[in-house]
This record gives sequence, C-alpha cells and structure tokens, in this order.
Amino acid sequence: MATRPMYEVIRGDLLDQITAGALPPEARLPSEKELAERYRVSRMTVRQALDALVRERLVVRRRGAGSFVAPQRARSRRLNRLVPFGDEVSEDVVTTEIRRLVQVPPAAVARVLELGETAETVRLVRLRTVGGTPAAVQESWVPVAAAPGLARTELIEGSLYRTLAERCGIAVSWAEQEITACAATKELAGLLGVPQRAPLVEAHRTAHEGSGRPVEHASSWTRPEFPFVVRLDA
Amino acid sequence: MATRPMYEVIRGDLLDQITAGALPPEARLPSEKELAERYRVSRMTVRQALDALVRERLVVRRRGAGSFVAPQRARSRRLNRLVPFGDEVSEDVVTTEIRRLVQVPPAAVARVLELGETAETVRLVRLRTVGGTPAAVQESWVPVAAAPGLARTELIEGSLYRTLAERCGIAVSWAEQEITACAATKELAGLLGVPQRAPLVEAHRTAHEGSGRPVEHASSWTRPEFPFVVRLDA
DNA sequence: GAGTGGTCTAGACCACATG
DNA sequence: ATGTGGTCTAGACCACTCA
Repeated sequence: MATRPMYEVIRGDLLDQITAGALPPEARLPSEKELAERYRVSRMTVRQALDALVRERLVVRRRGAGSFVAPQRARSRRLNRLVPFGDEVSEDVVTTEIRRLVQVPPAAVARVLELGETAETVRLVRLRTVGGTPAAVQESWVPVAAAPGLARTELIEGSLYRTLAERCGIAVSWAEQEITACAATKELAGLLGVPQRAPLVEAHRTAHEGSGRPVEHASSWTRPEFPFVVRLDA
Repeated sequence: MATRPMYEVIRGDLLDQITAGALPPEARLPSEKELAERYRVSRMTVRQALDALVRERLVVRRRGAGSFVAPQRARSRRLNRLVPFGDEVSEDVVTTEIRRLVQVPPAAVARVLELGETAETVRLVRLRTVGGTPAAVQESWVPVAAAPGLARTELIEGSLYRTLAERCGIAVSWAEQEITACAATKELAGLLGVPQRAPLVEAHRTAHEGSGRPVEHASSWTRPEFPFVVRLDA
C-alpha cells in the first residue's frame, strides 16, 4: 500500500470539492481545527495541506476570519506552466506534422545546451495545426547524448516532453522562454499560410531537467491569433 | 519592537549569505538540526525558513543528503514578476514621455476593468526610451474611481505602479498578460522609429489588487529587440 | 550505520476579525 | 468574547543517501 502523506490526502479532498463546485468561489473552508478533528490529524498537518492550496492560488487565508476559496478571477487558468501544445490552445483539434533528423546544431544552440561544437542533436521540426489551420512552427534541438533513443522513437501524441518522460526517462522540470516578434520569412509564410513579412510571434525556449541540465532548445513561430498568456506577480 | 517571526530571521540570514557569496551555488547548507540548535528554535521553525527559500528557488533539498544552494542557472533573474519598466530592460538609461487625459475608455477596456460604459478613466500614454532609442509605447487605463488623484499627480519616476502605491494607496498584486505580434501602424512606426508594417511585440495586460479588483488595463507595443522573458514550470 | 530531510503529534500563546 | 489563522515547541518515526 503506497500510502500518500495525510496532507496530500486532505489537499486532494479539498481540491475535489473546489473543482466539483461543492466549495464555490468565496466559500469558507472548514477551520483548521475542524479539519484536524475530522481527519484525526494535528493542526500542523492540516496547515501543510492548506499551504499547498494557497500556493496554487486556490485558497486565500484571512487571519481571524478563516480560509476561503479564491475568487474565480484570481485563479487564471494554468499559466506559466509547461503544457503540451494542445493544452495551450483551446479545445480545437490539434494535429502535428513532424520532420526529424540528427545533426550538429548551430553554435548558438550548442552553447545554450552546454554542448561542444561537434556534439550531435536530434532536430525536430513540427507544424502545429489547430482546427485545420496552421498555427505554429516549432523547431527543437535535443542533445543525442541526453536522450539516446529519441532519434528512433515515434513521438507520443506529438508531444516531445511526454516522449522524453516516458521513453527516455527525462523529466523536463522548467524552462526559460523569450518572446518577441518577427516578420515571416518566405519559408515560414508558406508553412503558416500568411503573407511574406507578416508579423509572427517568435519564441526561444531552453528547457531543463530538475538537476538544471538543459535538455532542449526550441524556437517557435506562431501566428498572432495564438498569443502567449502569462501571469505576473508583484 | 516589531519582532519579526523567527523563520523570517533565519530565512533572511541564509539569504544574505547566499547573495553575498558566503554560501555559493551548490554549497551545502547547515542541516536542519544544526540550524535549529544554532537559533535555539525547533526544527519545524527552521523548515518554515527553508520552505520559503525552496519556493524562491534559491535552495534545493535532497532527502538523505542535505539542503543545497540552487545552481546558478536554476535561479533565472526576477522572472514573471511585475517590475518597473526600467528594471525589465537592462541597465541602460530609461526615460519616459507622458501624455495623460481623462476619458471614457473603449467598451472592451471598460469590460475588463468591470466598469459601466460611461465610467471615466485616466488614460496614460508613455513612450519608453532605452539608451536614447525608443523602445516601447504603453497605453494604460486606470478607473478614476479606483485612483482619485491620479489625474492630478506626477508619476514617480515614470512608474504608474509606484505612484498608485505611494500616492493612491493601491497595491498592484498580480496581472495577466497576453503577448502577441502585430505590424506597426503609421503612428506606432513614427513613435518607435521603425518602418510601417514592421513587426512589433504587442501585449495586453490587466493588473489587479490583492482583493482581485482590476485596477489597470494596459496595451503596449515594443520593438522586437526587447523581448519578454518568462519562466515556465512543469 | 550515521546523518539527512519528510512527515507527524499534541499541545501552546498570540494577533486579529467579527458579532 | 469567541473563534480564526500565525507562530512555535520538543519531541517522534520513517525513508533515503552516503561513506
């Protein structure tokens, strides 16, 4: 019996009640004391559960008053998260077309991946389509040394990160992304179905595993109808 | 004596040692037990201090091994934070030119600010200049009702948020931002010194106070040499 | 095996919000 | 005045890492 910690259990129960609507936005949660009694657990353990929900912005605490489900607008979707492309963009059907080859990357890419100038990478170029219209081109480089086998595996549902996780044992944990704008080159214009020199959203991302080792560098070009959404905190 | 909580004191001490370099990246911190003894405090209190540093990504824990200062590359600047424009862009000299007037905003802006169709706002248009070259145009709307006095106050160092905080008692706590691309209109091209139809980074932001009430809606157009940088987590 | 962080207890006193 | 969350104690057992 792989027994989860009690604070995880409590957090899960409260999360279920919040997402199911049994605890609607602004509703008061049971007090810490009451939860402690209900779960036959000490108050510190209840606080661990609530701490997690507060960090996830689902709950706010008010000293002297109680803990409350966060107002809807404070929740703001799954922002600043690394999510598969499909989840990023609505509910429409997402398809992916792939080109893949093994090659030595440009020097700038080798540098951010902390590779020597001659190390090989798997280069993936994907065309993402949403509801039938082309939305984005993504070009990724993954060091061959980091993910042996990637060159010979099919991508799981077009998702590089799922493939790295389930086929190569590499868990991407965080990434830094630069977002800017550019004019469509002739090639991008053709792929994305926009006029040459049309404005595109250009992004450059470096993804890392938990240890901090870089495992992917990617560039993407997206039609402006598909903006990036970011949450900022003070 | 406004006595800070002990876990804040401990966190502060460790933070100082990390930023001063006394505890360099990858260095092992004293064990929780040792810190507890040193500060004459229980281990749970030490853990509160370490929890905070872990959330700030300055420290990583390894069960059975110890707690360590996070590797440099995992820290990644002050990302996903609401910072004054000057802090966003390097060390260059930033100047600001301001136009300000009171007017009823477009319907789309009124809606996100949760205002009636006839409510007035302070509209600020700022031209941001970095090292002498124009970098961005920012257009902000702030409800007059939320910030009475804003219409008659000078901005503190060109910063709307500092002014709201120090002159109007409004603490902006978080914002949601949409980033996309557009082609420079004739007017933007003139202000930013780029050709007409040149690609620009376009962003739309709604900022909220802690209570969740929206206090600003802003749009900005930035030359692509000044990208947005975002950190994403799994 | 010794030391580390992960989880948990059963209390306590305090500052604060609300009726 | 009552009840809430904020802070803190002085222990405990466990799972894990490392020498």
